[in-house]
Parts: sequence; C-alpha cells; structure tokens
Amino acid sequence: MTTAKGTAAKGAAAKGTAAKRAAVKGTGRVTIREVAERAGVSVATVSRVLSGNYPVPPATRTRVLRAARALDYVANAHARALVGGGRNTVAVVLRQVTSPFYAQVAEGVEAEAATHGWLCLVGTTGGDPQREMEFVQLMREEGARLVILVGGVVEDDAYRERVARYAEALDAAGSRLVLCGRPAPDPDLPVLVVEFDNEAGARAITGHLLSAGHRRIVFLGGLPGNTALDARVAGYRAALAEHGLSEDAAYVVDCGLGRAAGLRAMTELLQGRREFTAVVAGDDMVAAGALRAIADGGLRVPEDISVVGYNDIPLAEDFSPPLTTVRTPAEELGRAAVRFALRDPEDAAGARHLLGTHIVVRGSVAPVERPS
Amino acid sequence: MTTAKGTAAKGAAAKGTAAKRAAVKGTGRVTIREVAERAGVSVATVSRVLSGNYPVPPATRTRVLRAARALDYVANAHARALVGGGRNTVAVVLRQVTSPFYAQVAEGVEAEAATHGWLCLVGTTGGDPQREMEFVQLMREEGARLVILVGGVVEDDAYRERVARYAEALDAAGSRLVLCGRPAPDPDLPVLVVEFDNEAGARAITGHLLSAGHRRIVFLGGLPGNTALDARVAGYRAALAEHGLSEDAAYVVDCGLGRAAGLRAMTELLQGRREFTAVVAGDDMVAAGALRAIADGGLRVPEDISVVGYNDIPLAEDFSPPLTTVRTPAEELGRAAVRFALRDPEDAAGARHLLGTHIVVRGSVAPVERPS
DNA sequence: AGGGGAAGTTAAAACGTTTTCAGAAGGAGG
DNA sequence: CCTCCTTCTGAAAACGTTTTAACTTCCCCT
Repeated sequence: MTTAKGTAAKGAAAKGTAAKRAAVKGTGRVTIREVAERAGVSVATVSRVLSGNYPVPPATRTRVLRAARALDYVANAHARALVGGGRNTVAVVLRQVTSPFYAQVAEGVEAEAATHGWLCLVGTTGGDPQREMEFVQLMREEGARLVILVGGVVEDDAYRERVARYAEALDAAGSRLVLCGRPAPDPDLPVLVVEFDNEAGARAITGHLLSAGHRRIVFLGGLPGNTALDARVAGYRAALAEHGLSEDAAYVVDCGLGRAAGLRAMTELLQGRREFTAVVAGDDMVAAGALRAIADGGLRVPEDISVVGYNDIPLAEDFSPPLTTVRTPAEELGRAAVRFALRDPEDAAGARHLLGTHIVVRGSVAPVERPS
Repeated sequence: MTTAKGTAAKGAAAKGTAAKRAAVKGTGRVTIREVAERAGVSVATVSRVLSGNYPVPPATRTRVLRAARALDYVANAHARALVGGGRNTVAVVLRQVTSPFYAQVAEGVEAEAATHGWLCLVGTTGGDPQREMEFVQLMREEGARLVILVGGVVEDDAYRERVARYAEALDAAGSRLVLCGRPAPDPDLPVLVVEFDNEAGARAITGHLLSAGHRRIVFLGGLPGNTALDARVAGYRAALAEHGLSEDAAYVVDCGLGRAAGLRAMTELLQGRREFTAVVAGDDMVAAGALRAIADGGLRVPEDISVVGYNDIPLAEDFSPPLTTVRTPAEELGRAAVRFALRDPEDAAGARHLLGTHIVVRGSVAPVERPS
C-alpha cells in the first residue's frame, strides 16, 4: 500500500479553508440567525420562508432566499427534529448488505422512503441478536418512525421475547415495527408482517418438476424453525401430495442456507444411496453449491439431475446451466413494507400481507423419459 | 404510564410542572425530566449519570439508573446532537446497494464505523448526479462528520465542479469528504482519496495471460473518462509493452460495464474478424456476459478462449468455468476509507491512499500451445 | 372619525439535552 | 470557631429550529 501525498508543494494547499471557518464563528456553521440578520428580518420569518409552511409575501421571500443562498445556509436537521417532534426516518435492519436478496430489499425500502422524502438508515447485524438489539435501541434514540426487520430467522423463545419488546417499545413511542420475511411471535402484537408466499412459491416450482415427469425430488436446504424455509418445505410437500405421491416420497435435507452448505450437502447426497432425479434448493445460493457439487461429481444438469432454486438472484441466469427458479421480487418487498406501513397507521396490530411470486423457467430442468 | 407521586420529598413546585406536562401530553416518550423526578434528583444529575462523563457517587448513580430502567428511558438523539454540536455520523453514497462490489464497500464502512461507535447512513443515487447532490445536502443538514462517495465515475466538468463544491462546503462545516475509487478533481481540495491500484491489478492479470502464452488479448469494457477503467486499460497496455509487444497489439473495446454490455460486445467481437485468444474483462459482470456470449457462440472457455475478470465478486467461483480474476478486497476499501479519515484529521488536503490487489487463479485460463 | 379586520411581522416560548456556574454540605486545618 | 477546600447537586443558560400569540400597520366600512 502506497501513501502518496498530494502536491502539497503548491504551498497554498489549504487555501484558507480553515481560516474562513475560524473567521465566521466558533463552529463554522451558519445559523438561521445570521440569515435573518442579513435579510433584515426576524428568525421567525426566515423559518417560515425556508420551511415553506406559511405564506410570506414575495418581496420578503426573495430577500430571505437571497440571503440564505449567499451565506450557503444549511438547516440543522437535529434542531428541526427536536422541535418538530422527530423527523421522518425509516430504519432497515439486515443480516448483511452483501447478500443479493437482502440488498434488493434494502434498495426497495430506500427507494420507497425517498419518494416520500424520508431518510433511510441501514443497519447490519451479521445475524447477531445482540447487534440487532443495539441497533433497534439506536433507532429508538434516533426517533425512527418505522423500523423494518428483514430476513428469515429461527423462531425460538429468545426471538419471540426480543420482538415483543421491540414492538411494545416502538409502539409506545408512536413508531411502527415491520417484519419482512419473518414471523410475528404473537398475533396481538402491534407489528406489521410483509412477506412472500413461500408455500405457494415452493408448491409451484415443485409442481413444475412434477409436470416434467420427476417423481423423486429432494428438497435441499431445510432449516427447521426458520419459518420461511419451513413454509417452502410445506409447499414442496403439498405439491407432492397434490400429485398423488405418498408421504415418504418427500425427502428433505436440513442443511441450511448458503453456497457452502449446498455444496457439502449435495456432495454427500450424491455419495448416498438415495435415488433422485431432481432437486429443489432452499434458495439460489444453495442451488449454486449444488450445481458445483453435481459438476464435480461428473454428472450433468439437467440431463442427469434437474435443479431449481429460489429467489432468482441477479446472477441466476449465469449459472451453468441458467437456473430455473422462483422469482421473489425483493425490491418490491422492501417497497411494500414501507408502503403498507405508511398507508394505514391503524393497520398495525397483527396485519399480514403476502406477496406473490412466479416461476422463471431457464435451462436447469429437463423432462424425465420414463417416470418411475 | 405511572406518575410516581410522593417519591420526591423535596422540590414540590418543580414536580408539579413536570407532572402536569406528563399528564397533559402523554405522547409516550419518556424524557429526562421524568427520570429525574422519579429518582428525586435534578435533570443535571441524571444527564451526568447517563452520559457518563462526570463522576457521580454510587448511591445517586444507582438510584438514577434504576429510575431510567423502570421508565424505559431512551435519550433523544436529536437533543443530544443539538447541544453537543453534532453526532458522530458517517454517510456512504453508492450508485446502488445491489451491486456486490459496492455492497461490500458499504459493509466495510458500516463495520468500521460501528467499531468506533459511529452511526452509518447509506444513500443510493442510481448514478444520478442530481440525487447525489440531494443526498450530500441532506448529510450536511444531518451534520455528518464524514461523507464517503463510492464508485467509479466519468470525470467530466460537471463532476469536477460538483465535487469541488462538496469538498468546500463540508470542509467549512468541519466535516470530511472521502472519495473511494474515484478521482479528486484538484489536488488542493480538502478531500481524501482511497482506492485500489487499478493499474497494478490490470497489469498483473494481463501478465498472467501473457505468461500462459497468450499474445492476442482483448480488453473488454473500457469506459473512457472513467478513471478506474482508464487505469485498468493503462495497466493492460503496460503489461503488453513489458512483454515486448508493439503498441497495436492492444485492442480495447469501450463497451462500458455490466453483464448486458459484456454479452453484447462479446457477441459482436466473435462475429468480427479480429483474432484473439484471451479476454481481459473490465469487471466480473462483464466477464459473466462474455462467458455467456462465448458459450452461446458454441466455443469453450478456456479451451478456445481464456477469460479473466476483475473484482472477484462472491459468485465468480461459480461461473462456468470458475473465473480467474483480480481480488479487490472491497470491504477493506470501506474500512480503510473510514480508518484513514478518522486517524489523521489533518491528513485531508490531497492525501491519496492506494490499496493493493492480487490475482485469484481459477479455471478460466488455459495455456496457448503455439503462441502466435 | 372610529372600529374592525386582514396582512405582515416579530418576540418569546417551546423541544430535550449537556454544560457551566454557583451554592450547600461536610471535613480538615489553623 | 472560623476559614478553606472538596464533593456533590441544582438552577439556568445554551444549542438552532418551529410555532404561538401578540403587535403593528394599513385599509375598508359604517
């Protein structure tokens, strides 16, 4: 790593920036007072012009605006929020921004918030409940009006208690809690749930395999206790049942999510004695791992094994072969979370919105010649 | 909410006002006043205990803490920031969070900020200068101490003027501007630049191809005016020159970045008459598009054409074949941006830090039997 | 000519903290 | 016993806005 100092040799590098700061005042920040003084009016008038929620005659108006422009006045958001009883802020809490799916949700939240002129704060937890709690606390101090918790989670007692505490605390402060893709521990809690219809999606994609003649289908990526995955597993089972398959036709590998998990689980599966012709992956990253394991095992997709994923991440069409998967419009999930929460403040207690998904057919599924 | 009567033996007058206020406007938010009242002390004492920057005897201390706990008191961040002259905040501005590379940078910034106890705000622009300006303005109002602009950009006059304005405005307010992966328009400006050594990285990966015997190498994904890409092109040319190739051995396709651009440009290239055995892609997404185009064209990688990428995005090892690329530790870039900016406040004007990169060899490069 | 609005403006009171300044209580030293 | 620290605590003054209530003008109407 090189540290290359700029051409400080030019001498007038600082260009009097520091001096200017010292000259104006101690802090260097222009306040509404100075604008008022320069415009020859009171601070109240300046405030009215700038906040724009009170009529001011054009003459004074332009005078104030000119002064503000000349001084490069910038309002202090904290002072504003203090007197205004808070500022319009929405906070999103994610496990990590680097996950393509979560990132899209965050982008949706941010975009929707922006259209309403709200500020959007993003926090990551890395899956650590401790950090989640700290961030929620921070958002309480910040006065966020909307806190959105994103992402599936194992629903244990600690989780239930935690979310109940958030919900009550935020509700008491007049804020709202939205759970995106995770369950409400108690239907009476003042939270809003927005999530995809995981069961329907999994049923549809499993049905797609069944229609192609597959009868021995493995679900790879179960995670007992995680409601999103549990719902997908339920959908998978439901599809099998619909096609008249018996209960023990279902085979669920609880390897959890992530590329590494999929790779490992698929490798083991290939070495085992269980026969199968198709795989439903818990999500696209699991599918990515599975594809690699299959290729490493010397088999071909879809000729030997068909594979489908879940979520349709941006690179799914670049997998080899391009992945047939379930498209979950993640950005729309984020937008919807904000929209629902803002639309109907009284909608809070126990409301639940399910968003639809659809199948994207690419090249990772082939028909079976002789259905067994 | 319960109003604790009689707990405060003294100061009946003060208690009356506070109680009245609490009773009148039951907004739901507990203030420091109510904590003071319940603990039987003044607000000053409560503040001292809670902010922790003044010694308070244990007895009073626990009494205050107990009261705060009992009322579930949460400090108002805005009031705090107002009197404290701002709050420790760092703002990151990205083109989009859904880009894996940018997302990693953001994660690095967030992580590093968190270790210092700073709040991290993320804004996206979608590449629109207008939105960039709006967000920077918002951060000025917010009083962010550190604004980090991330991502390559075409350096035109509008860009230069914009950044100069940001730099001066932020400097005047005592804040700092960091440019991550984009150039400083003027070495005298009070900005800090942190970026990867793109030229060295491109030189190294091109050298890797040259060592494998390739002599006809195309650079796919130039974007004239974008300093990051320009530097990579320069590195590519430098490597060719180092290996004794003439100037016109270089062939740069200025198709810009993104998977779609790579797909289109590569398709055209395959239909053209230019001969080549290897491709250096401007980044991994371009490489993804190129791989697809090559596969669609009925050719194989790396047997027929070798391909290398840039950035090593998480899914690069799942490309078909796994992509040989340049690893740019994006998260480290984000961390470094914060670290450098916080470490030495006087380091500002014109300082520039270059971060190193290294090659990751996978399966997309094969040796050439008969170097032409 | 005097009263009543309307229109335009301002002084001052919030908002919830931190911090300064000063007072009170309690010992120690003379 | 008085004085002088020390230690603890509280009243009040910031911080930079918005908003309320009041105060001018000025004009119109009777």
